Amino acid sequence: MTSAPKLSDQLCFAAYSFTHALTRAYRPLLEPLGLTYPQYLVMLVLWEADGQTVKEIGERLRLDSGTLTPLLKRLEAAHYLTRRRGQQDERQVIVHLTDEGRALSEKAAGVPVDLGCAMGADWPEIAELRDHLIKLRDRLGEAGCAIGEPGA
Amino acid sequence: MTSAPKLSDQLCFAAYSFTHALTRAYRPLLEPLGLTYPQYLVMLVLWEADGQTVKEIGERLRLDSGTLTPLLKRLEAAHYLTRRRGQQDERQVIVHLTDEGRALSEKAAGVPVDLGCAMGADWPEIAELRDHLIKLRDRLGEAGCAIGEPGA
DNA sequence: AGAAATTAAATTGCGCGCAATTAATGTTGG
DNA sequence: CCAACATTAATTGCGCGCAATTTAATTTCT
Repeated sequence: MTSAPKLSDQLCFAAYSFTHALTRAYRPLLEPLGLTYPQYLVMLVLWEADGQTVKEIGERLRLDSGTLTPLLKRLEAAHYLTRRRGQQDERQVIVHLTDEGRALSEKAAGVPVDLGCAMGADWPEIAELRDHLIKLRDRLGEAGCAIGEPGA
Repeated sequence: MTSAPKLSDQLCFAAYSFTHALTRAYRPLLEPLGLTYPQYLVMLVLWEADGQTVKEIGERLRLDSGTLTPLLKRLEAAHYLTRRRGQQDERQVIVHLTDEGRALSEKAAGVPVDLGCAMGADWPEIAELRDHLIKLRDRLGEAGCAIGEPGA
C-alpha cells in the first residue's frame, strides 16, 4: 500500500528527466542553426504551414503569448521570420518565414535523424511511446479526476 | 522517406508537452503545500534520505548547483530545510529537513494518488512507460551516436 | 449606434535549467 | 612543504514557461 502510490511520481520524474535529457541532446545539434529547442519547435510549425498567428502557433505547441512573444522576437531578430499585424483583424499578429528561415529547414533536416539514432531508434517502440505520452497528456488536460481538490 | 525521420521529433514533442502538462497538473496539488514541482522533487529525495549534500541531490535529480542553490535557499526560507557546510569537508553543503519539512511528507501523501488518478492510472501501462522513458533517457545520456557531429 | 463583453497579444514578475565563471576547500606529487 | 590539480557550491547571464495583468481591437447585445 505504501509502494503503489509512488509509481505516478516515478513516471513523472522519468518524463521530467527524459525531457531534460532530450533538450540537452538537441542542444549541440541546434546550436549550429542558432536555435534553442523551443525555437526549433516554432520553426517546425512554420515549416509545416507558413503565415500562422501567434495564437495558432500557441495552440499547436501548447504555449501562451507570454512565452511566444519574446521567443518570436528573438527569431525575428535572427532574421528567420517576420511579425506583422493582420490587416483584417488588427489584434492578431501573423508570423511569416523569411527566405533565410525557409532555407534553415534544409540545414535542419538531419536533426531528427541524429536524434533518433541517439535514442537507439527502435521505431515501433518509439511510436508506441509517443502515443502513450499523448494519450496521458490529453487525459491530464481534461483533469477528469477532481484535480485541485485535496486527496482523501 | 520523408515521414520516418520526423518521428523522433514527434516523440520529443510528445515528451515535452506531456512533461509540461504534468507540472501543470501538479501545480494545484502542490500549491497548498507551498511547493513547486522541482521543489517537490527535492523534498521527495530528502524524505527518502535526510542529510544529503547538494551534489548528491543533484545527481539524483540530474540538476546542477546553478539550479539547486537558489531552489534550496527558497526551501530554507520556507523553513522546510537547513543548509550547513560539512565539518569534515567545508566544500560541501549538507541539507537537513526541519521538523516542518519532515511533517510536510504526510500532507503530500495524497499527491501521487491524485496524479495517478488524473492520468487514468492504468498501472502496468504506467510502469512500462516509465521504464521506456528511463531507458531512452539513459541512452541519450551516453550519446553513443556521434551526437554533436552534423548529420550526413 | 453605443455600451458591455470577448478576444489577441504584450507586459510583468517569478522560478526553473543550464552554460560558464568564480571562490573556497581538499588532494596529490615533487 | 608547497605548488599544481581537482572538487564543491555559489554566482552570473540568458531563455524559457506560466500566472496575472494590461492594452487594443473586435464582437455582441440592446
